[in-house]
Amino acid sequence: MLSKTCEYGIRATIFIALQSLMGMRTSLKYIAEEIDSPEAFTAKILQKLVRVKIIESSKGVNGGFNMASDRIKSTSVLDIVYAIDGYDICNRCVLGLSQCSSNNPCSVHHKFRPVREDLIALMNKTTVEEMALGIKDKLAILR
Amino acid sequence: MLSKTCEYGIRATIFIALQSLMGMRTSLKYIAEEIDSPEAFTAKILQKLVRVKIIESSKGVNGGFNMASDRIKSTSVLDIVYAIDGYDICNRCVLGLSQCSSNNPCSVHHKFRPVREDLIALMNKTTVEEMALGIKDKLAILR
DNA sequence: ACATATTCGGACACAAATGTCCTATTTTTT
DNA sequence: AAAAAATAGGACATTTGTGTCCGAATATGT
Repeated sequence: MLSKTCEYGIRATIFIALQSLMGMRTSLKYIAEEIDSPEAFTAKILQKLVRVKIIESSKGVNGGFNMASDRIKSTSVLDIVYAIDGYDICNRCVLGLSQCSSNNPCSVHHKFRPVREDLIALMNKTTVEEMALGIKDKLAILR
Repeated sequence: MLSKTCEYGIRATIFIALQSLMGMRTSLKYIAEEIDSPEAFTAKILQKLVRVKIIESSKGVNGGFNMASDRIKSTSVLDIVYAIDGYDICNRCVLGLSQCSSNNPCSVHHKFRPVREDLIALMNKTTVEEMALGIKDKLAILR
């Protein structure tokens, strides 16, 4: 459903949020270990999330990544997906027809629209906070 | 949502079904033109669909592809997707967690299950016949 | 000031998906 | 029998997604 890049991005964000909730800043190295992702690749993904200000970074000794508490509350899965994969995911025709749209729908357009919309809505209302709190007890589950 | 390979496969199948409903067998060349897909690549995809007997092929002069009417009625989008991309699509965790399952769900597992199941159900009950009849008037829409 | 620890960012490397080419095989027509 | 028209299938090529490496920039502690 989502690209690996997105999956890493979401998992990393959840982990950073968890650490931030405990008042801690987290290094890339630690993040990659905990979410079981390739370190350098994860770095690229986190850069993107920093640019759109979903997370914050600081360089140097004791640097790392953290997430402001208002961002933890307000950021949705969809925000992360958009930041990483772009906005196109949702607009693609099921049959890959270039002409297909609401005006000029393919033969299954209307049937698939509700499912698609449900998915978008779900991603839009699922926040980082919710995901983080959902696993607060058992930290080691992000891998 | 679906791979390009699947999209080509579905569109080709719909076109073959349309032709078969009119009692005609269709050549690869014509199919690729009509659905706007790369010819040689489409050939590979059709081979897969022939192997699982969704469509039939015959070689030689006046050869080509056709679809039996019972297949047109009984084949679903899901059948085509399974034949081309395999059975794994549906079982992957949204967060890409290797451990995630019904027994040991991730923090969003239960939230996303209904949407996922709706999508599978929808693909399962959408038949080739339905898709073909949906565009019977305006043939040139499969591109 | 210097050494160290960290992110940033460009260039490169590998893998998987997508696409192409060429020959073999089969069937029909002449 | 030979030529032509079509699919079958292996090998190769290109593009995109995923992943690595290394030096630059920046912040902290000594």
